[in-house]
Amino acid sequence: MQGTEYGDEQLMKAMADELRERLIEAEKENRPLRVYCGYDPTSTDLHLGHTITMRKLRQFQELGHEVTFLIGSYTALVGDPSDKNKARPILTEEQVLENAQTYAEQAFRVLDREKTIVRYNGEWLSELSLVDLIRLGQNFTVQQFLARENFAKRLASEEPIYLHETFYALMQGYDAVAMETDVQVGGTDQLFNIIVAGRKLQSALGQKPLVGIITGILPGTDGVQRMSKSTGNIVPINSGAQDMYGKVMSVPDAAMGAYARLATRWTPAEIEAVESEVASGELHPRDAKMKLAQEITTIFYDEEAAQEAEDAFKRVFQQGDVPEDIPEYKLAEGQTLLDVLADSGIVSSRGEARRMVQQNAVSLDGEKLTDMHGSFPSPGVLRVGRRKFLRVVD
RNA sequence: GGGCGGAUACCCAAGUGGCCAAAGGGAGCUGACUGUAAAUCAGUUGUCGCACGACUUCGGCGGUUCGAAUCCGUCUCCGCCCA
Repeated sequence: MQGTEYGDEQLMKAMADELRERLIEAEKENRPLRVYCGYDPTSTDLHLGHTITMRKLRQFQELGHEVTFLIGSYTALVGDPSDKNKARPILTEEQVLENAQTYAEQAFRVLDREKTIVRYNGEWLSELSLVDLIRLGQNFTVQQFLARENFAKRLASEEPIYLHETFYALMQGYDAVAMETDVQVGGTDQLFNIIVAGRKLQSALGQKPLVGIITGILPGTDGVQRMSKSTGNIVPINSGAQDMYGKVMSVPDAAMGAYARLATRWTPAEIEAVESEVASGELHPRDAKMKLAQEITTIFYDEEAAQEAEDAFKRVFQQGDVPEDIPEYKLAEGQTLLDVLADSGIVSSRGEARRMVQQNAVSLDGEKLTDMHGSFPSPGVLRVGRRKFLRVVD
């Protein structure tokens, strides 16, 4: 139950009790628990936020339980209205399938490839008939949905709530039924889908209702909003150790606690120790964050890569040096600074290039460049702003 | 189906014939300060142009006008109320 967050003591206790009971029962029957968590392939990349539940799954896996990594190929077609104040754009089937491909592969950074069952919920959701759907709907009232905070909010602000959005919970609930789930893992935003929809449908269809393991939600690199691709605040798990280290370092101090609790292997006691050292001034918050960045990077890569990332970070940001892997650009005859900036794609338009130069944000090998129209001085490392680099070669 | 209100840049939102590339806020970016943190201050945020400027943009299309985000017609979409 470590790292979980129910927001409700009673629910947590009930779930803890039921889990214990279920474990004993499974033991007697000599079978593992069937555990799953679903991921909607709404983008191509998994990020740190996804891994919170994945690491929970991994724990079950290590305890010998049967873990399913469920790809929501069908639920993604509807879009989860949880934690959204507006309806999601509907993805096409092609988009969903494309995204799904990369998901499973990336998941094995956390999950044990040998022990993980990968399934797609289109497998059973596509088989449902209209009558089936109607029957599922008979288990819920409109009031139950309207009571959900996100729907209530939209109702209050006179924003649309589409009928199909209510199907999402039914679909997810049906996943639990189709897989005869014992345990479902999900973030707090999934409380309704898991506890209300999943359990209810299971008992309605004669199954024992699942045990919900509800994890906290990881904030994104802005430290406030939930990590999500559309908010643009993600730490991707597939973009290299240096990137991961740097992204974690850019997280505001205020979010360090959440990251430590949700995304590291540290025990509560260890986390508390670090926090009190920071509070007392013994440990510089920056150094605490570096420990955090190193720990998280180690989980997804290895110790060596994390150390290298840290060294690179120090070199670039603490000593003002140049990173190693930077894009190259071949200088053409007669190009001006503006040409190079715009043509290399390091900025998005000539207008932006002009702005950057005017704002004193462009330098070549450490020398500020101010003449945007003169021909490009010489090959070297071009820096735009704090973190964009380009190696200009002949 | 009927009545009313609405659609403005990344988001929220002002503007209701020229002074509008379009107030304000949020968010982003840049600079200063820093610890690639926070807070703060300053600048900046359609495209092209060195610049005077030109061009595209206020849901779509068509019209009125010297001139439209603003007026008219029509279409699409949304909310509220009634049925």
